[in-house]
Amino acid sequence: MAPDRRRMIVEAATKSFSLFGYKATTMDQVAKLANVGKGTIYTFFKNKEELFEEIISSLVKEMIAEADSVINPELPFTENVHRALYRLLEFRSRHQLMIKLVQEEAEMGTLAVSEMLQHVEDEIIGYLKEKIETAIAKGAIPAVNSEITSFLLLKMYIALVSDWEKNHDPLSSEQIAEIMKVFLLKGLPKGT
Amino acid sequence: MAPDRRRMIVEAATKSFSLFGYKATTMDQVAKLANVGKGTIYTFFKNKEELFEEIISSLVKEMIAEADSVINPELPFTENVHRALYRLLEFRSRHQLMIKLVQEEAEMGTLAVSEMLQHVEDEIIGYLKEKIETAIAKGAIPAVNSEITSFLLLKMYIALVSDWEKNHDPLSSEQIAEIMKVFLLKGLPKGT
DNA sequence: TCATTGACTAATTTGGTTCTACGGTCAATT
DNA sequence: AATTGACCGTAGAACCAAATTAGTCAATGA
Repeated sequence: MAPDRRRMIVEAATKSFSLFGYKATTMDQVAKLANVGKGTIYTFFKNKEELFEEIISSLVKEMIAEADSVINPELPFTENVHRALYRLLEFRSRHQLMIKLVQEEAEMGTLAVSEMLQHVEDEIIGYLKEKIETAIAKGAIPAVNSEITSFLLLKMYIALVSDWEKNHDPLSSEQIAEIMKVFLLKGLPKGT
Repeated sequence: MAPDRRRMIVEAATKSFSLFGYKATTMDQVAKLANVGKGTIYTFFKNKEELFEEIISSLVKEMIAEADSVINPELPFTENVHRALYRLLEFRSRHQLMIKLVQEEAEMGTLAVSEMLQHVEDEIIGYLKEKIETAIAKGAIPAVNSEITSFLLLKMYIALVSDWEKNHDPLSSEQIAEIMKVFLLKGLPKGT
């Protein structure tokens, strides 16, 4: 016995956050689920928020791995952007913890949750930014401002994948790819 | 005397909504500001919300007129899109009533206010959609889905003008025009 | 000796109640 | 007929006691 207590705690907390959200998860609950005394949690984590941070950190790593897995260096840059972003947003909208956190932010506005989701967004933008800078260095795309461009790309995807659904039928992956191709690849004007 | 009571009421309500927001404006307050009995308001408007609707309706008309005023048929389509959208968002971000309503939605989530702002957004998208369809008919741009495209264009502008400011220094008009040009005009890939 | 524990505390949240002030009505007034 | 403001029912603000929670630390035992 004496299995890795730290791991037990993180697993229990992840399960509880996913099921009940951040606020509704109590430290007593986590301790019980993890089969440790409550004090033990505080030997590994300064407080509830730090425990949360560690879990989100893993989540981000998972997301980046997901995105990387669909990137294919032989494909054109814009195709990879689309694949990576689409995978990231799909992950976000299917992952139980993410669903719960987005929901909690919307209906309770928990501060710690808002901060974490902002952090996740920043990480995604950072990831994109890196890819864009590589593409610029390779001469694949013009020397745009990588920070603003990645920010805008993410916003465009969220608009198409999430915002659109609030008032319309969801768009298929193909439709989204089609729209993005117009903007990313060709620009609007015909001929010129 | 006996000046247009209806006009007095609308003016008083507009002033009060702009100053205090929708919820914090009471019908007693509007009546006092307009120098009429409260009952009089209800001879012109079914209820508070209908009074609000009339005011928002005028606001939208004002916005459309603003946008039209900067459109120049001799300029290329994308330039006009940029000018119109920029003017619309500038109007939105300078107009006292709009500022107050956006603020009220963010910090109090007043339902009637959310609905009105959604309505304003729909009107703007409708306006854009019309312009896009004309451009398609003229062969100036490819036959994209005008609904989705106008939706996405608006979201891109809001991202650059408003969302960006939440975590960064505001972008200048020139910077925004520059970014949009990349997406609207050329698309990202260099050479192809 | 030192990791682990859970009873404990201060702080926050909840749930139940009261009461204020609001939107809307309508009999009285002009 | 048009206008008014006193009046009504009620949504939600304000209040408070009770319950719950995050975090601590003296006691425990391996």
